Amino acid sequence: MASLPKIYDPQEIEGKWHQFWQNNGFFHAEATSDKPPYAIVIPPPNITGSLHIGHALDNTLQDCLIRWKRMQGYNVLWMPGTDHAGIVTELIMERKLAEEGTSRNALGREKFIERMWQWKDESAGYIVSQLQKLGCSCDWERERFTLDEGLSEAVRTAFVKLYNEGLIYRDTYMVNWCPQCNTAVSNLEVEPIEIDGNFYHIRYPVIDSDVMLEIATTRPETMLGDTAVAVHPDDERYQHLIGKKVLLPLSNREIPIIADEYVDTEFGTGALKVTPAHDVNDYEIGLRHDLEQRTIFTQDGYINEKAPKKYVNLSRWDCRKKVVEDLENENFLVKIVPHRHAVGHHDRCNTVVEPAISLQWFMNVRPLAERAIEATKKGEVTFIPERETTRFFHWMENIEPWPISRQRWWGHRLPIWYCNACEAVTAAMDTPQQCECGATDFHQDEDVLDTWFSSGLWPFSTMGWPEETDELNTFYPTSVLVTGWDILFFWVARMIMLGLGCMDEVPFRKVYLHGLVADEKGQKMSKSKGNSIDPLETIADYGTDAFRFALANTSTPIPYVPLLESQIEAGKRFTNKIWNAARFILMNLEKFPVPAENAEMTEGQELLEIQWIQSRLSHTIKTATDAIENFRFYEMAQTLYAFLWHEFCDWYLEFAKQRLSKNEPEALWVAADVLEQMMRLLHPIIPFLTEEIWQQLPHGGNNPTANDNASVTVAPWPEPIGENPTAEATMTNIMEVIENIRSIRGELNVPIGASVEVHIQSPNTEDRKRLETYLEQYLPAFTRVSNITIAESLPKPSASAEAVIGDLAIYIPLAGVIDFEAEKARLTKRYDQTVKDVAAAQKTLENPNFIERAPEKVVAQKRELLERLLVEQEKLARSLTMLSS
RNA sequence: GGGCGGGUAGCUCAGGUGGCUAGAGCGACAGCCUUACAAGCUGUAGGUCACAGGUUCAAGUCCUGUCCCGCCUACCA
Repeated sequence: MASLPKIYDPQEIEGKWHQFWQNNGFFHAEATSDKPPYAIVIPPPNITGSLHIGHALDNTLQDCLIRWKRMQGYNVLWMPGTDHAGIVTELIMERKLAEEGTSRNALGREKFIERMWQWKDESAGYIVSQLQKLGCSCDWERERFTLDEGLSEAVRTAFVKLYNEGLIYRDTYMVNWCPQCNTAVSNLEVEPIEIDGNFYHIRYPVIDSDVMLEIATTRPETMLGDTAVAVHPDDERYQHLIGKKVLLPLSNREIPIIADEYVDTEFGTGALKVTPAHDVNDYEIGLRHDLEQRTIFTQDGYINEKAPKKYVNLSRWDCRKKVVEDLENENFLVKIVPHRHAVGHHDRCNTVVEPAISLQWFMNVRPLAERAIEATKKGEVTFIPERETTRFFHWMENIEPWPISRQRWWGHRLPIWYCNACEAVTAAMDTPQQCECGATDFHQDEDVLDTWFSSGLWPFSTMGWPEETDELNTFYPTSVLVTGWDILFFWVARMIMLGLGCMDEVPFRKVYLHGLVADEKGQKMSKSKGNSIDPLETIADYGTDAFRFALANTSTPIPYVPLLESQIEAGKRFTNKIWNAARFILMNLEKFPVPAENAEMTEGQELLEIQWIQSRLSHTIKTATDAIENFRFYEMAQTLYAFLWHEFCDWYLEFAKQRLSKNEPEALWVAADVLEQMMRLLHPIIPFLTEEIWQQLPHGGNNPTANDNASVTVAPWPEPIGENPTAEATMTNIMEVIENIRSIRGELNVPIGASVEVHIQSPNTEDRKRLETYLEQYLPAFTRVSNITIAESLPKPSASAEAVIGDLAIYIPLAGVIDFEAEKARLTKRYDQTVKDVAAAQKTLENPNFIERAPEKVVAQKRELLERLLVEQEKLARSLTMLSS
């Protein structure tokens, strides 16, 4: 220990502790226990490579809660795992395959899945090691994966159950289709992006008339699939045309003019081309009027043979160009008007999605959504921040059927079998033996489930459901879910619904939705934007602890939390500060070891600085605990930071030094005790360094149980022992005096080496007594003084600087050193400020209503303030007059 | 179109139920290698709390309106 380096090197320290914790089983949760349970399931990271900044924040906050509760004596479970993540992971693999010169289709389903599992093994291992590097105290023995055997059984069980309850069904309906991924996707996976497009005004000639009906569209190519033109039934402009037909340009098909209330007479030309196969609204209109659904696109977004020959095999975009060109040539195009509008893109591959009619599996989520709303209203789940509840309700109240089948390979195959003989549909855990028709041959549905289906079961599938396990009994519903607000609908809402559907109970009691990490401009950090901070690089540069501190310290409850490099630096400086405070204490403890018995320590309890620091610590414990209890991580971090740095280091350790110079070790021993408690308080945020220091500090003292604990990880969470307002008030006075003396020295440039005399005039006997007792003890620790005089009344020495604190005056004779102009300026500034403050206080007190209606306490405080200010004002005025003469 | 969040020091942000003279970190300026820490210490400067009204004895905090910024949501072709 003798040679602790001056600069804290996180790389030296952080590496060794994870293994130590792991070997001692501190993170392991008991399936049955007398302790109260506390459980969090990790939002399983996608196996798509490395951890990003969002994971770092999310998991840091979870680890803070978990470590805190563990120290509080709970039976803590943090369930870890990863998510197969369906399409995203497939896309990554497809990119790899392309680099290798092959493709998904070339490999075939079986080989492709094999490659995916290889990838999973690498990626999941890498992610776990990164989480461990971040200090995450998950119960790693329980690690799960959404596609592993147990979870797959849970998925099949849930599916079959919901199918049997009639909530899962197959239907032909209009869905969002991704021509790139060749699959249906849900509304949530479609991201509307504003683009600059055009309004194409096109003339449709009305048959048996010389009238041209003008329509406007943003997607002219879809006119190849038009099967009607619609106008509003009350639109006088078009009344006479309803029931007639138009000749569809380019296709030369006759299509009817129909009347439908959906049409907005104000918008465009008031006439709407109807393409039931390629637009959601047109689809609805088509159903109402029994129109043909003319699909003109292939699944990958090319024109099929339902369109006129010349367009077949063109891409969507080429077709649009060609159609516009032809319309212009044939004089059907009226005009092109620029028009900005939102176009849906697949959030995974960024391709423009195509509304398409398709046979898919759906889940009717409405009944479960209603239960979820009810449960939330009853307080079975609460959202933090509260505003998220509104968003949740709004989504739930307007929820639509969830298309759950994906025409992909990587995922849970639907547990649906079709009879080869009669096509009867069976939902079952395994291949059925025999169909009702007597046949015994079946084929399983080719599709896989939306990846969110399996993650929706995560809180109970990871605990062994559908078996009735001890884990479920002990930990379900879990205590809290921590995740970003951006996946409230994708994931949180579905977990609540599926939890109610499968377990008859919500999956968690609280949902803490934190902000998304952003850069200094408030832009969300993302790899694609290139504004992202890489957690691993950051950890390498600053250390995990510093990084975690910065994350906790910036995590305010706003939607986008900016994380600045400078804040991570601040974190690093803080860890260094802690390191050095510990160094100081440990070095001195070698000279003055803490006595085995506490008896000798009681003697020191009389010391004001000890009473003060213990009171402040007590206050800090209370504030920090309250903060984390309410998910105010930033407040917890800031409270601990401010106390440790600005009270403990800046003041208390200076007091302790002073005592040590007189061979009085009590204050040091208390410093060691305070630091030990601080290590416990900081441990949830700063796990590694606090363990390192805690191991070296004596932790028997006032914490008798700690001797049995081998780690701060399982040391008890500190309890406040009570505050001492008298000691705090006295100390505040002393500090004020010291600060004023420092201020004079600083502003008048008195060299640090120069000793000064301090004359203090104080009319109050009590104050004088206190100052006499403490000032001589403390002052030398903070500034160089040659002599301190304290008296009821004192003449102001000529050529002296002055400070005023209420009725107390401090004079520092500076003959030969003082710059009278500078002193005058200094006092004038203070005087001006005091005059302002006096005026404000007077104004309030002169209002009779204030005296009458404000609480007595507030009035008394104001009076006291004014009194003090008036005294200060008078003193300053007198001194200024003297200076001027 | 609806809804939500934000506008406080040069920058990034705190300021639960209205009440101490509006705070922190970073940055700026000045001075210090004071025997834990120069990744440090000390001091200083810097804010009509977006704007306009209102409620109140009292408003950064509550209400109304306005202006910006951001986000979520919606089928306007």
